[in-house]
Amino acid sequence: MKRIAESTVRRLSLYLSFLEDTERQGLKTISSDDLAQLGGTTSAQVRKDLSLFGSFGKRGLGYAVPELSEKLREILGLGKQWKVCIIGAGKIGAALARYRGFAERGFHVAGVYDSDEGKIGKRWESLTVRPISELEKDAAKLDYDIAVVATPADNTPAVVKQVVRAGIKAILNFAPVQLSVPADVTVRNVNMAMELEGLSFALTNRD
Amino acid sequence: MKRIAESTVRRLSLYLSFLEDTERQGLKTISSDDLAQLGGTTSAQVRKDLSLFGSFGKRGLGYAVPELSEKLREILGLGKQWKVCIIGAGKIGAALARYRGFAERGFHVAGVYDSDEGKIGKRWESLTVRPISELEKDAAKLDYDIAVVATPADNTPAVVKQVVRAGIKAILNFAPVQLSVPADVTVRNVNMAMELEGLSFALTNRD
DNA sequence: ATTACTTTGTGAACAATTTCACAAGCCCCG
DNA sequence: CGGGGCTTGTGAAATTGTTCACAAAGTAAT
Repeated sequence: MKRIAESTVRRLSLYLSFLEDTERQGLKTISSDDLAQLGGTTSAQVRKDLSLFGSFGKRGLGYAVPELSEKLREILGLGKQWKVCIIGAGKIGAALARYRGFAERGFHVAGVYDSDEGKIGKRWESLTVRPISELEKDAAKLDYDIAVVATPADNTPAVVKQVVRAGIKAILNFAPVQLSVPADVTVRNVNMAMELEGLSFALTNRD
Repeated sequence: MKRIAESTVRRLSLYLSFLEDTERQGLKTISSDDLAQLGGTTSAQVRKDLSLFGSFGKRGLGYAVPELSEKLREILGLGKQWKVCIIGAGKIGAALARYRGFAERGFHVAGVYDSDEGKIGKRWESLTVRPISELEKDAAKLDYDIAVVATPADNTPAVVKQVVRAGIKAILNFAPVQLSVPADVTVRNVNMAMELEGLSFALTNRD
């Protein structure tokens, strides 16, 4: 299949969340224009995005809400439960472990790891913080799909090496460093400093 | 000045963080190729990005690290202290308020707000959670530059309306909804569900 | 069944961004 | 001071992403 742009995938995610709202409101169909309105884009963009995966709409009528939701969930791979481990039992790791949004969207947090002796053994809800040295062995049993990396900048490269060695192919990175990983590992970065600096830039360079 | 792409600004942020590392290591100069390597891009990209703002390098030699750092800080508007308020005293809000990264990069958290009676009055480090109804009045005194919105999806639109009314022109949005704001207000979204879904997509559609 | 109206799906045009490629500038060394 | 070796800065080309615009296909009403 044709390569899909990251911007497109982000929009699909967005469309899905609007569709789920719409479904809850009991509406049966929605037009590309409605979706565009909700997502701050254009109807042509919506149709182009969807057309990359097939034709799901009915001309003159729009898209059937539950069908399109289902289709998007399928495209995004949200049918299965993904197994997630969190690496780094610091503040961010703790907040993430407690975050309900994961489970709601089918992401099951099945393990927490840290390299700090002091944190190992602590219990977090139903999880116990384990030493990162056990990650590779655990991964063989538990088959983690995604690693959430929330470690201090300086030991992140070492941690990531272990994640890669454990065969995990997707990383959500909260550490403020650029990861270097093999081509078959997908990384998404969440970097608050960068977002704030983007706002700072916008405030500084307004017309 | 020519409009600068968001992708460019993100990279500038990235370059700056590498420059600061490099500076700490005591290196005096760095080439566009070195920077490209660190940031996972190309040397042409680095040079093009920088050339949008002037010519800071020396041919045959590269860029002087401290000078370029300083220049980037200036471009990104990191010279001043930005005043930040956090809206929403829930889990995410709490984690953000405690996050040291803000202060380190010159973002001073000067207030926390919530609409929930039960949370108002609680003390967080040196801050007290205040009712959001006071935001507009406080903003007049304190001159907030940036609002970090970390509220539940359903009352986010109302909250954002108050932020806009308070004259704040930059929003970092953690709520999983699309904000609608006047054109002179800049928004950056941090949406974990979206990032996870992006990874899910990548895992599902690998060749 | 015909007409009027709506909305999709999609090539083609356009715009934005990235990459290429090379002249020009600077350092170093002999 | 001249030549060799680097590295920048930047038009031009290539690529990628977005918007336009319209035929085709559907609905609804008469």
